[in-house]
Amino acid sequence: MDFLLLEKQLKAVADANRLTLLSCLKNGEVCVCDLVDVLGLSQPAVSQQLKKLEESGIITARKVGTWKHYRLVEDQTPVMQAILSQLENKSTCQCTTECE
Amino acid sequence: MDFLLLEKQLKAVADANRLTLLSCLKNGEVCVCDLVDVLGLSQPAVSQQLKKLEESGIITARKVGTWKHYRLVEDQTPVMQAILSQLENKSTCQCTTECE
DNA sequence: TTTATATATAAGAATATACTTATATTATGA
DNA sequence: TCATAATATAAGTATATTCTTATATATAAA
Repeated sequence: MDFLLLEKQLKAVADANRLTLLSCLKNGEVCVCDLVDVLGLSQPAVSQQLKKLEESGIITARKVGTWKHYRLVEDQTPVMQAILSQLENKSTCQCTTECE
Repeated sequence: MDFLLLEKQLKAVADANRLTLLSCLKNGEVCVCDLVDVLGLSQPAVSQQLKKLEESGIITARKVGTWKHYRLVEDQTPVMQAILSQLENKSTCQCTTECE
C-alpha cells in the first residue's frame, strides 16, 4: 500500500460525518437522499462528502434512474478493513425507496 | 473502540508529516531533535505534530535530561496496528545522540 | 416539450489546520 | 548563579476544509 494512497484514504475517513456515511453503507447500497436524512446536512454537503470517499477509492456508485446508489468498494485495503470493522452497522439508513 | 477516539486518532494520522514521524518511531525511541532533521520543519512545528499524536494516545514520551524521547504506545488499537504495519521502518532516524 | 425530482457543481464564507517567528520553560554544566 | 541547550507554548498568518446558497445536469413523467 503506497504512502500517498494511505494518506489520502486516512484524510477521507478522518471526519465524523464521513465515518457515519460508511457506517450506513456497511449494510449495502444506500441512495443519497437517505444519507442526507441521516446526516442532517444539506444535500450538496453530503454530495461533497460522498465525492471525497469515492475519490479515495473507498466507495463507488451506480445510477438507478434519477437516484444514485452508493456502496462500499468490495476490495478494501487492510487499513480500511480495520476501520470499517470498528464501525457499527447502521441498518437504519438502509435504502427506503424501492430500488431496482 | 469508541467512535470519538477513532475519529481523533484518524485525524491525528491523516497527515504526511505525522505518518513519517510514526515511521521513524517504529524502530524505537527517537528524540525530538532527530525528528526535526527528518521532517525538515522548524522545531516548534515538529513539537506541535508530536503533541497531536501524543494527545490521541498513539505515542508517549520520557525525558532524559534536556532531551525528550518519543516512542509508540505499546498497546495500540486494531486500527492503529493496521496503519502502523503499513508504514516502512525508517531506521535512519534512529536516535543518534547517546541515550540513557 | 414542459415540469418535477435527484444529484452534482460552483462560489463564497466560516472555521480548522499547520506552518512561522518569538518567547517561555526546564535541565545541565561552567 | 549564569549561560547554554532541548523542547514547549504563544501569537499570528497562510492555506485547507467544510459548510451554505444558488445553479446546472440528467432522468422520468405528465
